Amino acid sequence: MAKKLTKRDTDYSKWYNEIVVQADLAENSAVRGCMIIKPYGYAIWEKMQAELDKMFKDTGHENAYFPLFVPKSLFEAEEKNAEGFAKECAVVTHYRLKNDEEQPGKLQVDPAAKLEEELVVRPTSEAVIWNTYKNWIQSYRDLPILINQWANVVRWEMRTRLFLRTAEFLWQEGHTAHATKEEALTETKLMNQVYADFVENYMAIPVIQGIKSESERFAGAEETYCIEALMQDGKALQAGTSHFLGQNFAKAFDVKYASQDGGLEYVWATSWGVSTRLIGALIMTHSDDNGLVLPPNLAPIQVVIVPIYKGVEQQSKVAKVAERIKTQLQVHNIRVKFDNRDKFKPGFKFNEYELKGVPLRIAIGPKDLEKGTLEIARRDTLSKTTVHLDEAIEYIQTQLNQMQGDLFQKAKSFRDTHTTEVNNFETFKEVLKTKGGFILAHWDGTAETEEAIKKQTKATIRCLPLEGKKEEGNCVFSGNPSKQRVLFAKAY
RNA sequence: CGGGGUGUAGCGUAGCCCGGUCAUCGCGCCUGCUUUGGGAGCAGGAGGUCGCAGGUUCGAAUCCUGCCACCCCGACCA
Repeated sequence: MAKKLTKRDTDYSKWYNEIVVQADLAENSAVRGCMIIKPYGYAIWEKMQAELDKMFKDTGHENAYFPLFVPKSLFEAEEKNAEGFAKECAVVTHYRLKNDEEQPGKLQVDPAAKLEEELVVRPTSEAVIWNTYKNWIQSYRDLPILINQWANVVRWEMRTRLFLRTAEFLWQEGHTAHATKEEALTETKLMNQVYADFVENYMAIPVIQGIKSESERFAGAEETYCIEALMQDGKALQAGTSHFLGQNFAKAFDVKYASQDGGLEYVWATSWGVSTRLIGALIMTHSDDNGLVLPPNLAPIQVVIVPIYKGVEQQSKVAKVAERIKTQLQVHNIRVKFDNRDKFKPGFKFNEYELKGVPLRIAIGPKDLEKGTLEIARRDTLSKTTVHLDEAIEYIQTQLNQMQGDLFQKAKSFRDTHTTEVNNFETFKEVLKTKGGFILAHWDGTAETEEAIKKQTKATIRCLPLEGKKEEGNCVFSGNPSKQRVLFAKAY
């Protein structure tokens, strides 16, 4: 069946792809650059959605839905935003097909059905939403508007990669409107914090919160907050962003409100999003050569029970015990699957669930029936323990909790040992080449220096970390004064 | 859009240089028996316009021309 996975003797991207495919998460679609998310992969997304959605609601947000198509005139209203996305837009120009007279049975675009105005398939929804907010906002009493949308967007990228950069992807985008700058800024930071909490607590991926440099900033934003994670191959991945949009969109779409003191003011805006890319982050952070490793908090199946038996009679005896454990676990809100398929041998199932990253595996066989025990194996450590039936539930609960924490700690210590403080450009290049990972170095704050470093090393400024000692120093490239170290890395 | 590469069964591949029992092998799939505590074994079986279209030739997966698709490296980007 599946080929052996190894990230050592083959390149990392191949290893990554094999995990995606073999763990049954997704595959490439016949549509260029698009992805088919398979049931198991989608179940992970649903779990992420559910947890995020809860966090959004807890912070006062509501869900809504806006159109997929953006008339070109709306799209171009906020110039910087339009310019930033212009090169990667899918555009609808016609609304009808007709029979091709020269090739029977084939269709062609009907030239007579050309749209008066082209429709851009949303690469992001600021334009449509702000065009709507214009009608929703008149008074300070209408504010704030705190809305989130779960949707798909299209960005016609040159090169695509399952989960990390697909032409179409699923995401959530929050779009809020506020009366004051302070309130909008607070919202921007709050949502970045929500993302950091989610990614660390549920996905067990440590992140660094920070602010983007001007060149990496979202098109149309005044400030972009982000969370940055480090993958096992030493490359960085932007895991989520939260933008303070200032009054840019309010001005572009003429969204004003009557303030309490009778004035007419432009509204302040934020937007923030995370996407199915997070699944890519999950794979690249925790997986090993046996496949995916899922943190218990997100795993669609937390515990799988594999029966071992000879013959029908033994099978039914084992199944009886297995069913009882399954029910007990369910009572304790543990997501459990009993795999009683007779078509596959236990060894095959062991490997299959390892590939899928199921956190705990219970094996029950005749030996266990005699002794009243279970064999419990942990996916992350691949260790096996024999546990008595009456201690099993408690043991499983403990192990699930512990595994969640262990995965985070493991990823964090990897991240920490792959974060290097660097003080001159020679070392900078050397570290990038040999060790990779995050580099903390001084930067003079200019776009020219940033660009020059990128040209020479392919490393970009991932962010200006929010938490970090504000030590002064000299730019690693130009030698000019710098107020704080910034985070560099090669990125996805 | 520049540079390089590849298209052979569901997937991964051999054969191509040097045309002629070459359509090879592995995985997967189907049937039967034996198996079941780490990806089962044996036996049998199904499955192919060799990317597409021309051309050269008695004869093309193989040589030539054109086209198409995909991959990698740049440019671009979440």
